Amino acid sequence: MPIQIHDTLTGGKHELTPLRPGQVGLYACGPTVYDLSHLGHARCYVVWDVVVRHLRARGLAVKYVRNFTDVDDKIIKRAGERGEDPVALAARFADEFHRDMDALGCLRPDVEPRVSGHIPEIVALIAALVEKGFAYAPGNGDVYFSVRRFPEYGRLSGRNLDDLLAGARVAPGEAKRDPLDFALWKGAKPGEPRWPSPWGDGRPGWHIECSAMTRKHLGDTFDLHTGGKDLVFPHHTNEIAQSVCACGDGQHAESYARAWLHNGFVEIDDEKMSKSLGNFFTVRQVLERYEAEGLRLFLLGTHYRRDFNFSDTVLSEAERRLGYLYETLEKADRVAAGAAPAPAQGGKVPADGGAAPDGGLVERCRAALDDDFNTPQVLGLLAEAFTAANALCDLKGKKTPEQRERLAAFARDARRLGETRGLLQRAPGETLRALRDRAAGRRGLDTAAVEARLAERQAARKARDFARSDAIRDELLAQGVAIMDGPEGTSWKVL
RNA sequence: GGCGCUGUAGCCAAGCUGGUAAGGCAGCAGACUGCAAAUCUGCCAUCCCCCGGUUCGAAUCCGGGCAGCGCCUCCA
Repeated sequence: MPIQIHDTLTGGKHELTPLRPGQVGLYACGPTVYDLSHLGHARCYVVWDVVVRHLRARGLAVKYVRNFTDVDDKIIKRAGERGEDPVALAARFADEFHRDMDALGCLRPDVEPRVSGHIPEIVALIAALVEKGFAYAPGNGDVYFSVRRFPEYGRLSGRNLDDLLAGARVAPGEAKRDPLDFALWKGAKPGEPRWPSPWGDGRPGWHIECSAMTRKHLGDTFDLHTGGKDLVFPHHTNEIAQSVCACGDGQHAESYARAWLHNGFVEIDDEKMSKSLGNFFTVRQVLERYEAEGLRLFLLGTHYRRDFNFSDTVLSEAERRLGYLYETLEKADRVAAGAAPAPAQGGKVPADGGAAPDGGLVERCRAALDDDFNTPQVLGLLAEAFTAANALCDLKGKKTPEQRERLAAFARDARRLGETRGLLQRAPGETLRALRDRAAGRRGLDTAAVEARLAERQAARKARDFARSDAIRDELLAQGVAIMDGPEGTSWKVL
């Protein structure tokens, strides 16, 4: 079964056919590091992380490149406000970015190039464009790309030049021959970081850095280029123009990246989460309140191309769901090991002694990811397997060796499937305690106080004073604490 | 104005290279429980924004609307 991807360039799904069989070059547009990362970053990098993991699981050798944009107007502005060196400020926030992505369980890319480390490559690329007549230096220190020299300009974003003309504007001091032309190199202004170039001291324009870095690390033509859908225009549109003209065939977008993946937005109340709207949450803020793995599960609950709303409600739902998954895993481990027979419970059980957490699960999940990385579908498939596993665990009586083996297989499959999604890799017991304490914290509950009340209730139960025992339970329940009396004692969790 | 995306049960969300609606949350009933919680079982969209069309057959294809959002300025 081939891997199908939705390609923005063609607007449809098609088979992923690597340029070099068995190998995939993937470039993810990285963050501009001038502040802490927000949920939008979390969303896309978790998604690309799953893409990389899945392609690797399918036997492809993926070279994963993700840049840091560390030379940029916003960085310079922020650094100026703080009296800090721009490159140093960017380096600091790159470290913070790593901390967030590590917490979210994202694998580090194979290469993480920075603009500041690729100035010679950028200058060379611009020089090539000037030499070939695709770019010009009007003498004010800037270099511009001649949009009209590239016949396919705007193809990725479905724009034509006349449409664009209406919205085009030229900033004061620019010397564009055509309002649609864009800067490849910007002449240095006082106080800005600067590097020498044939056109005078200056710094790269916004788009050229990605063209230079993909070329250096993945070659002139490579397989997949990813980013947020807000980058389709102008960033990716301009990247294609530069790269195709400098080192491609000068005609076709495919001679740069062969396919483009774009992710949808994280929204708040149906509006795009963005800094300019001020309606954003940093990853840090969210992780103060929720387990990172819960956030990850939440982010994978919607297909990557779609927008979705962020809310406390849905996020806590995801975290509770994560708790269910780990509880099931813990139970399956325990029963499979033959320890502590499951509580004598359970309703109707199918004639075969419980639906098998079946052998087709792994294959079906793989097929779902093969189809344009359909993570929500995988979660649905997982749900059915977990229900079946629970049913098997809850069967009355001692488990047969076959049943135990089936549960062991389930736990194995679940963990293996989780690995490709970056989920379910932790020890269940410890994770469940962490989830519980998080939830307790959000409710403003004091763990020690709850434990104390629980001890009182145990004493009451021992004395068969059920009235008192129930009163305590109801009181705790009113606070959102659910008590579970089981064969191995009493545990609790936060609803 | 141009381009694009989305519209599926109370809510979240798959399906959309056509064949008679995954999954989750909430809700209801049942099993289990001293009572609960958890877990499991059953129920829960004659219908997929609206109107036409193609077809033996459409949530899925085509045409026309309506609504929301996004890009066209920095942005994942």
